[in-house]
This record gives sequence, C-alpha cells and structure tokens, in this order.
Amino acid sequence: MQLVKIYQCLCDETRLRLLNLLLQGPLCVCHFQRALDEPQVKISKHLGYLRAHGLVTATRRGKWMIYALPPAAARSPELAANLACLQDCAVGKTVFRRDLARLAKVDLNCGPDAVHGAARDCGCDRQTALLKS
Amino acid sequence: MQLVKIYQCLCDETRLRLLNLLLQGPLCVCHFQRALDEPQVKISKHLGYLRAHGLVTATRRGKWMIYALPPAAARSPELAANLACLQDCAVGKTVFRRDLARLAKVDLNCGPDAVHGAARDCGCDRQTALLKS
DNA sequence: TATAAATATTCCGATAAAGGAATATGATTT
DNA sequence: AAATCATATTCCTTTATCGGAATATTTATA
Repeated sequence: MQLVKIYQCLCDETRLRLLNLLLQGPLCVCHFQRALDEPQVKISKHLGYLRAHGLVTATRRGKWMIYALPPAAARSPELAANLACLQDCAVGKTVFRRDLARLAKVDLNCGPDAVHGAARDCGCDRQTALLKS
Repeated sequence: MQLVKIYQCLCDETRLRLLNLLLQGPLCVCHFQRALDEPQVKISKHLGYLRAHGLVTATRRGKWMIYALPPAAARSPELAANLACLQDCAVGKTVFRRDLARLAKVDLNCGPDAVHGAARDCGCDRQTALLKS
C-alpha cells in the first residue's frame, strides 16, 4: 500500500528532520549536514531511502546534489496530506526549530569553504527561496 | 520524539487497518479478527503495540477487551492531526473499505456465536455507535 | 470445579533497519 | 592528470520488527 510506504519513510527521526528542512525549499547535502550536525553517511543514506521511495527528488548540479520535495502537482493525495500534517506537527518542536536555525546560519555558504570564510554558492536555490519569504 | 513514535505505529499495514476501524468507534478483538480476516495472534500483537505506544486504550469488559482511540481531549496535537490525516487518506482505499464492509456484517454478533446464529452482545458499544450514524 | 471462550504472551526464525568505517564515484579545480 | 570536493555505496554489526506455533491467562459458564 502506498500509504504504508509513506509512513515507513516518516518513522525515523533523521528523515523527519530532513523532510522538515525540505518543506522550506530545495537543499544540497552539505546543507543537511550542517543543519542536522550528523555524519555524512547517515544523511546520505536517509536521503537515498527517501528518494528510493519517491518522497524526494534529486538532481545533480555540478558537484552538488540538490534534493527537493516532489513538485505539488506530482504529489499523491496521501503524500500531500502527510507533508502538510508533518509541517503542522513540526512547528514549534525544538529539534526542528534548531535545525532551521542552524540552516539559516549556513545559508549563504556551502561546504568547508564557509569555514575558511569564502562565501560560495553551492548551486541550489536555497538563498533565493529564503530571501523571498 | 513523540512524533516519531506515532509514525512508527502507523508504518504497518495491519495497524493502519486496525486504526481505520477504530476511527468508527470502539471495538473488541473479535470484531477486528472478523473484519481483517487475519489470525488472532497477529491482531492481538498489533493491538498490544498500539496500546503500548498510547495510540489506543484497552478496557476489559467481561471476557472481552474493548479497544478504542484515546478520547479527543486526551490526544496530543500530533496524534489528533495524524488521525485526521489517516482518516482522509483511508477514505476510498480498497483495503480499508473492505474492512469496514466486513465489519458492518458482523456488527451485531460477536465471536463464534454469530456462526451458530445466536446474536449476542459482546460488550462493546459498537452497535449504538453505528446505529447513530 | 472442570471446561470453554476471548485474548495475551512466549519462543522461535526470518527479514529489515540503522549506524559507522572504509572505500568508491563523479565532478571540479589546479 | 593529479588532487580535491561532494556525495554515494559497500560491508559489517547490532538491534528491531514481523509472523506463526504453541502455550498461558483471565473470565464466564456448565
């Protein structure tokens, strides 16, 4: 059943955190790493899981992989409903808010370059998405 | 996290079917058995799982155990939201509709007595709930 | 009190999931 | 072309989950 698959994707905390960030807009893996503060393997694997089950899309842009939620038109009713539900539930939860806060801080930089102070666009349209809101 | 626990409860098809039935009102185990047409162990275990995680309550009435969703006032916002979401998603799905159809047929009887033609109340207030609607 | 009815639990075995270490891939820069 | 950066995959161990067979428990009934 389609619905069960969705819940299976949602039943891991790391994946919930990833999806919560994606509700704000597309992101590349380095963003997730810095926002979640979790090892790269972990993040990459869970993104792979979500992707394999159709909860997210992935497109390569240069060295980076941009992950995003499927466009609204491509979402099944169940997925749409559950993403909306997740968004409602996530608001105000400490873990999710902290992730968003950390994401905001690394917003304009990407990867280790940020550490060296060199602000460089990582290729995803995160900034524009954020600046608009 | 509370939310993850909820999704863990929802990520099994049998549990979804149980919850879908409970959205109509309280039920005893024999009702589930006949509506889902699944072995007793399976149903009992999944009900136990749901109960252990606070998704359902259980009260004994005579020989029977009556399972129900927690009263609205006792539901966390996350649980309330996800139950509503589940209800939306379940509507029209074949599996769920079939369960409800089978449930309707065994509604007034309970246990093997129904097989012998003896209509007997099993102790749960399922009938009244249904007759009202 | 012995039996039966309704439900729960225990004890398996099989399968899946999660995390980490190390390594591989694919793209870019030097 | 070699080094580097961003990301993915493989391998392994640990732990969780699912399902079924058999058995236990609780309550009612004969």
